[in-house]
Amino acid sequence: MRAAAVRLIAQHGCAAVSMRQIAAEVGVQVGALYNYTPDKQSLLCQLMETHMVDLLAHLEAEDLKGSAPKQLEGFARFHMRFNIPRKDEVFISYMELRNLTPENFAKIESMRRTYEDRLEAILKQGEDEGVFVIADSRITAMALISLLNGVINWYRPEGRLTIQGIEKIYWDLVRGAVGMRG
Amino acid sequence: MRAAAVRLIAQHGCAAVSMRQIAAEVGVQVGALYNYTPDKQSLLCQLMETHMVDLLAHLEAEDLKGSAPKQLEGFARFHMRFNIPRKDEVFISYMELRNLTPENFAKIESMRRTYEDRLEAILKQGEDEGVFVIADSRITAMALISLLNGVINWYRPEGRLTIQGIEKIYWDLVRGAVGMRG
DNA sequence: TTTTCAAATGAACATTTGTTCAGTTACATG
DNA sequence: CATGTAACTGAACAAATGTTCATTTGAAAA
Repeated sequence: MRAAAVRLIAQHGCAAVSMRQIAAEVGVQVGALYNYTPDKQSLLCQLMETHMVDLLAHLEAEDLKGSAPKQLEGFARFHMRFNIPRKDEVFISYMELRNLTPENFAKIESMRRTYEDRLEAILKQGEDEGVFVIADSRITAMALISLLNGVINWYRPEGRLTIQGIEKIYWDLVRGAVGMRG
Repeated sequence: MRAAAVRLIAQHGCAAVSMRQIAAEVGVQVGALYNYTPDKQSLLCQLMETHMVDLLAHLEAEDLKGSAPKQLEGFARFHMRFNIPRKDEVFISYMELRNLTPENFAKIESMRRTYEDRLEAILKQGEDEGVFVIADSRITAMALISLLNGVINWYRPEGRLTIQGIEKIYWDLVRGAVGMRG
């Protein structure tokens, strides 16, 4: 059911998908869904929460350490590897924030903030090491995440590029953006 | 009415905003809206079309020419200057594509494609001139647009940065990303 | 003043929405 | 086989949706 909801919501948007459509996709009647979620809002929030918790857990598992460039490369490659196969979830996590209640929004937003902070910390370390040239670490962190997330707008599994190939291209872009090429 | 629709749709999403809410925002009854749009779908499409036509017209008016780096800087700065004050429209143009009918979608998508192509042409010229280091001009073009668009996720008019300041930061990021710093 | 006409009303319409729940099903446990 | 229980059904609900239209409004044109 979770999977069906993710697919439909990513495709049409949360407000545009009815509980009946989700039920139909699962092959079940509407009422049955309410054995698994108290309401639609909770379902949406849980999808986003699961994704964000998953993201943070996997990032931590990467256990990035060492020089800032090495960590940045690890971060960028992790981001691509993790998010590309989860493009539906990523899309939802960015697009449906506005449909959350204030409390749910705060919960999700703080996790996103944690993720951004991790990247910003790497950028600051790189500044201290004198290997990055960055005007504003906070804005650069958000900009880099936008850059990396761009992939979900065009990536198709059957496309001409492999995930490794894409990872490489984007890592080069990131490397340049922080002034690490010259 | 157009303005009210843009604000509401950007905030809540097209499917989540009813014609009655738009009417209320304008200070009018629902029926009155239908003197200005045949239906909701056309209204949405027209908002997006207006924005894209506007974007392409202003880009052309920039009349970018000269060296690739100069053109790229012009493009990046134009993109920021044009889009930041139109963040609602930009948001809609990216998020509500999926709510368009296939014909409307094709119309909007082809304009977006034109815009991307313009950037890609600059990138290719830079490759020919030997001033850019780019792995894949198509992907780089889309990645750069994602990077630049990232600003609408956090920009607030009352924030600490001026548009000129932001323009500069993002131009530096773009410059680095295409290998132009060293 | 009278006429004209575009624009706004307000009520109505058929659907669809999220959600509930009494009853049925199916299956594992005793 | 009987019993218990978790899951699913199918119908119902009030509310909200997009859209239509006969009627009213208000101001410009005659």
